[in-house]
Amino acid sequence: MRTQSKFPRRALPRAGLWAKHRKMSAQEHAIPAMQPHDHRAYARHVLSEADRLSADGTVRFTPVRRRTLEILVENYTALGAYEILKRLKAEGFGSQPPVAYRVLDFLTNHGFAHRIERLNAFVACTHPCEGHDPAFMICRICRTVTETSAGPALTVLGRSARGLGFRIERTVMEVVGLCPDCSKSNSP
Amino acid sequence: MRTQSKFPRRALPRAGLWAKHRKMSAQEHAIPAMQPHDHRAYARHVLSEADRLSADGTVRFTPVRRRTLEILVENYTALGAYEILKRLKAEGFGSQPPVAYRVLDFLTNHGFAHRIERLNAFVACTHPCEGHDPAFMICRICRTVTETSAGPALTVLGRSARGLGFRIERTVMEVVGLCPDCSKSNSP
DNA sequence: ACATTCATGTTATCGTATTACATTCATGGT
DNA sequence: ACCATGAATGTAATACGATAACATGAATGT
Repeated sequence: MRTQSKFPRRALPRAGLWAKHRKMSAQEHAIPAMQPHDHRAYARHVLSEADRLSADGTVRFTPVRRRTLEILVENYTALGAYEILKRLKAEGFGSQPPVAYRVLDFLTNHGFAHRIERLNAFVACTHPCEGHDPAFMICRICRTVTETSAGPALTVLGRSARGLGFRIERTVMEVVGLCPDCSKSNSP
Repeated sequence: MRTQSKFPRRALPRAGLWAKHRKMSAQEHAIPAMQPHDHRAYARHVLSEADRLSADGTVRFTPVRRRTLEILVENYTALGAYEILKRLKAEGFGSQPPVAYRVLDFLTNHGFAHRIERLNAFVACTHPCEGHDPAFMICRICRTVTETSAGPALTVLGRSARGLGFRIERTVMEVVGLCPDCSKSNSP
């Protein structure tokens, strides 16, 4: 059950619009489109990884942090900071924006989550703790975000950067388009 | 003349912070770091290209649109919508956000400007009207943005996307790091 | 001259992110 | 045990980014 965009003038409605859009229709019905996998098993894996690092003192996983990671892991789609904040608030955590932003800073800095620039939103990392250069595929219809490796593409881009004397520190590689499912249902 | 970031807690301060930072120090002193070139000549080229297309009726370059393109072309750094709005307002154009956003929509849709997702800001296109997939190198210190081609890297990424059944419609390829100049002055 | 369309303008509002500062809580040193 | 310290959490206030909705004006074709 997918919904057509209501905003024909933009090729790709921006985040704010998607937020509204989502409220009405998409999120709960989104199907893990790409890389079909056992999501519960994956979720357990990510969280246990976090617990392990927490136990051996590598990082400090406090309740908010741990819970936020759970929230992200439960979702296929990227969640905005305020969306996350809303849920945290409902569970008795702080209710002001910095609460969410701080946690998200922590999670992204430690590689447990990624920020999707194009959406001003966040997703759980699929391969926690394996230093990697992620690339993301964002379905513009169901908003599913799939993480893959930017590796090879980055190698190529890096060559060109070196040629210009530019020193790469961080990569933002995000493609927007249609996931397999939405691709089928929206253009025969 | 470069300034150290004042926000040590973040690896890369976000756009809002940069805006303030810029006000105080960077912008006017930024040197066209990468791809040294005759900026005036480049500016003339871009604008004449716009005028040509305007003349033969391909696109409608009204005063605000033309002026906004000029503003973008004059800058090495990405400008936020409100920054542009401020300047337009000062010159007698409308003073409300939609003024800027509409013009920027026009310019980006017609390939005269690009949006930098990472900065929530805009730059003039360096190669107007040559259908291309741009990649951007953003200096995190002087905020200079250099456009290069994502071509080869995109080819590689596209292969991986096809493998997953994902249909790419738009690419966001932005790397953050140090331009040659800032690289020299900030880490010997 | 008139209708249609595109462009510009305004007000109001929403969504995203940060600053600044107060409070609590774990931790290690004495 | 005690307290000093720094990290983590909490709040209020505000800045920055983007859109919706609607009114007005200029250009175009018939």
